[in-house]
Amino acid sequence: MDSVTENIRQQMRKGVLEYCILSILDRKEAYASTIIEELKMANMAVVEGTLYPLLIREKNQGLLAYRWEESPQGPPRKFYTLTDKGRATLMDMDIVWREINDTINTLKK
Amino acid sequence: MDSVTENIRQQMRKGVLEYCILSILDRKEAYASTIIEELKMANMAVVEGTLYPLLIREKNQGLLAYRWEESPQGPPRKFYTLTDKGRATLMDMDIVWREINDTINTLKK
DNA sequence: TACAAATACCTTGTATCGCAAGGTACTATT
DNA sequence: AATAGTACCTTGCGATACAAGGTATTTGTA
Repeated sequence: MDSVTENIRQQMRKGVLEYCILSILDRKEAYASTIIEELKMANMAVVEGTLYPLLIREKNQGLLAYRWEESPQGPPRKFYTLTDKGRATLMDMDIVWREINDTINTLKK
Repeated sequence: MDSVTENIRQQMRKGVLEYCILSILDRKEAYASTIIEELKMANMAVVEGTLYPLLIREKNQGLLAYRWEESPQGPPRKFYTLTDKGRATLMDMDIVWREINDTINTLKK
């Protein structure tokens, strides 16, 4: 794929990244490395410089909470979980996602 | 929906806007007002300040071409069409869109 | 005691993009 | 010639992914 398509791909991925992260944390508590690993397996690789500011942002919005946990090796880990508000927002995102899919289907029919 | 969700909605919509526009122009030649009208009907309203730079960008990338046409009332209209490259890019976008849907489904299963 | 390696969290600077707001220009009507 | 309607375009701003680089903790080894 050429650079134009790469750009589009990046724009599209950008839009759903927060949705992906809330979806991951809806299933289980996780710290940054785990989230990066899950995203990579789902074909949505991100780097640390993307993820950390995003987690901090979502925490500041009240969507996430975290607790520290000792690591068996190295510095402690910051485990994130969804708050009630985070779960409510995730349900809103499900709706938004369905709406956008409807929009695409309308325009392509 | 609260402001957090509104923000997410905007980010998600942002990612698919170019895809929507190429999809519209794949079906028929159109000028700005028509495109805005089609997007509004598909629940993806945008304003002029968003659309014009985007059309210019896509034209500069070689995805779109245009021709002038006299209006029955007022200044002439700029009718856009997809180029061959635009059609090829649209097919790439179809693939990217399907991949992103797969990603979401993977993370939510 | 040092030093290196591994792990983990965070920050800075850059480029892109939607949008609000405002501007320019053409045509028809009064 | 003045106004209204239509159409195209630009400027400034805020949000955000990413590349690159920084800080801090722990463990192993000389």
